Amino acid sequence: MATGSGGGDDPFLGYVLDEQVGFLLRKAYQRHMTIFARSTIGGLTPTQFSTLFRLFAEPGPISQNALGRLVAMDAATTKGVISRLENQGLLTTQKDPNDKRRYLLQSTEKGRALIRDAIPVVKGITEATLEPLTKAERETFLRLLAKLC
Amino acid sequence: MATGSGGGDDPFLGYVLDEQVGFLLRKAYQRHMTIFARSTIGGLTPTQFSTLFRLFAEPGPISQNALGRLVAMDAATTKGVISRLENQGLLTTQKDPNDKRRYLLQSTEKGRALIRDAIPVVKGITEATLEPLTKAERETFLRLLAKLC
DNA sequence: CGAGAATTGTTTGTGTACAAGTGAATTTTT
DNA sequence: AAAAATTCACTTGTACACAAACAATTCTCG
Repeated sequence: MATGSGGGDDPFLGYVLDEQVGFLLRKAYQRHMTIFARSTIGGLTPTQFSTLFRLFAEPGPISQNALGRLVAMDAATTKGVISRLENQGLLTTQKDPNDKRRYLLQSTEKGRALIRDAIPVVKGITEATLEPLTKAERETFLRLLAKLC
Repeated sequence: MATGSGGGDDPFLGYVLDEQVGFLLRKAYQRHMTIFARSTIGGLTPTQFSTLFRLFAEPGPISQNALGRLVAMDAATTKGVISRLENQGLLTTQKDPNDKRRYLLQSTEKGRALIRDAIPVVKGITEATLEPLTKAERETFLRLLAKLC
């Protein structure tokens, strides 16, 4: 006698795509990016905002690759992100006199002003992303999520 | 009396990048992709695997866009993923006689064999991704994560 | 000091991901 | 049945993300 829609053994071997971490992480991040894109912070993407914020938070100048690592980007990705931020006049690059391989990055006043204005907006984005969870659930979720990084 | 490293008001207005959902989701998914890439399932990416698995799980033929929606991809992304799977001989496309706009997709025996072989591997990938969490934490995390999709 | 190792920034190529627009075909509405 | 709206597949352009390779520079260690 056939079982359910297939018959015999479970052809999917108990694998349910919609319950897999990877699939859910991808969908959750997609949803977050959609929320982010709706809010337009001077047209910045999540990655661009994170990068500019990290630079903003740095006490002094920092090299390109070093900044990229602080935002979890590889060197190739960093190159593109920095170029786009520089083209928008949000940061400046200058040769490091002490290490001729390096470019030192610094946020411009325009960049810093954008970050300051953006803080309340990105707080709202975080709130909107976590909206389906209760306050207690949010704490739990963020604590566990941080363990998976 | 100065507070912390700066003095006076908090210049970051209480915004800590490493505690934001978006930033953590991005990093967690990056980590998952790294684990996935290490395991090589016939060279498939997470998205390609999800797409082929969904097609595998479909009872009959399905159109390209419809399959894409089941995997949370837009039409443009779907086009590229399907092309690559087709080039590898993992699925076939044929014109729908009843709707001349549509291409009907079907997994090939090669595609189905790949999925069957891959199931234990992707189960290991899920396990490795969730490894930092206890069994109870995993259930909680997946339940909350699903709410954010 | 000098050879090998490591780091910095860059480029190229591949693979998602989305926006915006196209033309063909189908469905819905009137 | 004709008009309007929708759907399907596709294309172009932009933006991450990683692998792999490269030259220039700096560091390390014998």
